[in-house]
Amino acid sequence: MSKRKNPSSNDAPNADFCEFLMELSEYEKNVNRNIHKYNAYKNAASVLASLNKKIESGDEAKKLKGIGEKIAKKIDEFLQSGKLKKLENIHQDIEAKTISLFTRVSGIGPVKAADLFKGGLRTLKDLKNNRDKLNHHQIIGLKYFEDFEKKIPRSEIIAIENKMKENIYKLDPKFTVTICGSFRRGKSESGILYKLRDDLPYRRLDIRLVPCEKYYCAVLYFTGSDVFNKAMRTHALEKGFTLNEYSLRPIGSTGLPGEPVPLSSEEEIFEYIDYPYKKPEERNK
DNA sequence: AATAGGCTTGG
DNA sequence: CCAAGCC
Repeated sequence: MSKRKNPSSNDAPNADFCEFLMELSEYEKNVNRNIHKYNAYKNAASVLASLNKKIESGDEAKKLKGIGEKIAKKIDEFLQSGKLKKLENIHQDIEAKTISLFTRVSGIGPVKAADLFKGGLRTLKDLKNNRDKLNHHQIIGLKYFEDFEKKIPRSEIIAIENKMKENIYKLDPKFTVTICGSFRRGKSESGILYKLRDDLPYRRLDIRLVPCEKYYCAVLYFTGSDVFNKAMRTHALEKGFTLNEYSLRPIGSTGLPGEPVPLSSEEEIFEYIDYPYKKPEERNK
């Protein structure tokens, strides 16, 4: 008899652990401003996320790369009690709660959030009443706070893609339209503003028009993920290149980047820096 | 010790 | 021009 697929438990048996580790990770970044703890928690979560066997104890978890004494103890505490004292405390803390909320506004980071809290602001309504304390980016982020957090269903993205292709090809059939981001990596997500219909939420779309010679670097960059990009750019540096969203350039003996390498495919970027090619769906970490 | 690079803002 | 902050 064949086994039925069970995405919720079979697919991600350690999802509970990942969830609290990600929350701790966000706390360390936004409230505590400890980037290294942020990374440590995030890495631990990512290691557990890609594991398809349920972890039964802290000791077992400790064998994994990226999980040490402290996180192992938290896993044990969570296994025994179903919660974490540390997180419970954070949830009670007004400052932590406020800063966590404010950093969800696009354009507000840990520093600005703490500054707003110090100024006595506590709620999104407070922010709306104090727009003079925000820059343009943050005002837009606040205006569309809820909508920007919504994921765009894949089907809606495909509809947008078709509409864009239709209109842009009419302009000039030589244009190429490519949807990037997690959509291209096989998932569904977003990033100018448009409204299709009044009953649908506002969506944030990043639309870039790039010249042909920069197309492949742009597509590579906008496909992500961010972690994947960082890893690949680090590798590029080791191989004597600098890679950004516009070009791949060799770093000369002066230490300065030279002329961009001519490219005719995404794969070529990988080849130049001797990095194993990954299909978009394999770039999720 | 730890994983890039660019844009905006403020000085 | 530079540094900080944010993405």
